[in-house]
Amino acid sequence: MPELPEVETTLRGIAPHVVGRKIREIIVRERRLRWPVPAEVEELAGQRIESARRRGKYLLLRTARGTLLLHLGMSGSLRVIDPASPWRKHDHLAFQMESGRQLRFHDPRRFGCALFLPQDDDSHPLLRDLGPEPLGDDFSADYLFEKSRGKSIAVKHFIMDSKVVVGVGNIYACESLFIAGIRPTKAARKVTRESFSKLVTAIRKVLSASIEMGGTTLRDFLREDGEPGYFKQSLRVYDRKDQPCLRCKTAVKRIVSGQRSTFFCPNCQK
DNA sequence: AAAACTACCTGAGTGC
DNA sequence: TGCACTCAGGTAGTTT
Repeated sequence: MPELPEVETTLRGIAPHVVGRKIREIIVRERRLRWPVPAEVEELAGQRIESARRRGKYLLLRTARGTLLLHLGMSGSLRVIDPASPWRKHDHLAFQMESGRQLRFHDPRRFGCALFLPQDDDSHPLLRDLGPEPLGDDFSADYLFEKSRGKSIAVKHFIMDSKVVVGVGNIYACESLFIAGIRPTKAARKVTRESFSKLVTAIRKVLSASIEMGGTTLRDFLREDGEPGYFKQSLRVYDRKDQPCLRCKTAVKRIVSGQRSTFFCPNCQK
C-alpha cells in the first residue's frame, strides 16, 4: 500500500513525465472516490503542469489555473502508460498528456481522492493542519517531547496522527518503535526526551531506507504495480507475531491498539 | 480539549 | 466450489 516512501517514489516516477507538459484531456470513469471528483479537475484539461510536489501523502500538481491534489488512499496507484493500454477494473481517472503518455489513476478501494485547489499553498483544510515532514528539519526530539506533554494517548497512536507528523503509517510506527525500544502502548507523556530522540532517528532511518528501496523499483513501477515485494523482508516486527525477536529471540507479540494491529517485542520494548 | 470510535471500500484469506 | 465471514489500511468526521 502507498506509504510515504511509495508516494515519494510515485512523485519521482511521474514527475519527468508530467512536469512542464500539457494535459490534453482528462477522462473520469469513476467519480466516486473518497469524495466525488469535482468538475474543476476536468477543467484542468489544456493546462501545463508547472510543478509537482508532495506534502505528507498528498501529491500536488500545479497549473496556472489551479492545482490538482491527489491522494492514493490505501490501494491507489498512478502509472505512466501507453494510452492504448486496456482499462483495468478500478482504473478511475486518466490524464492524457500532449506528449502521448497517459497518467492513470487506479484505486480498488477508492479511499483515494482527486480534488481541485484554487491556489497551490497549504491553506486547504486537508493540508492546513498537517504536522511537519518526518524527513524535514522541523521534526525533532524536542518537538515531539513538547507536543506530547500531557497526552495520555499511546505513543504509537500519537506518532500516527498526521497533525503530529505526517507519513507514519501503522507499519512504520511499529518498526520505528521497535528500533527505538519503546513500548507502543506507552502513554506519549511518559516518553522521555532521550527516547524521542531515538524514535526520531528510527523514523527517519526506516522511511529513508524504504524510499531507497522505492528508488530501486522506480524503473519497474511505471510498468508494474510498483509494489516493492522485498520491503516485507526488511520488516523487523510487523506481521511477525510469535516469531523470535531479531534482537533477543523473545516471541513477538501482536495486540490491537487503537483498532490497529500492533507488533512489538515485550522484552526489548519497555 | 482530548480521546475513542465509525465510516468509507474491496480483495485476500479463512473456515465450513 | 462457494458462501459467509473477518481483516487490512488512511484519515475525516462523529461521539463520548
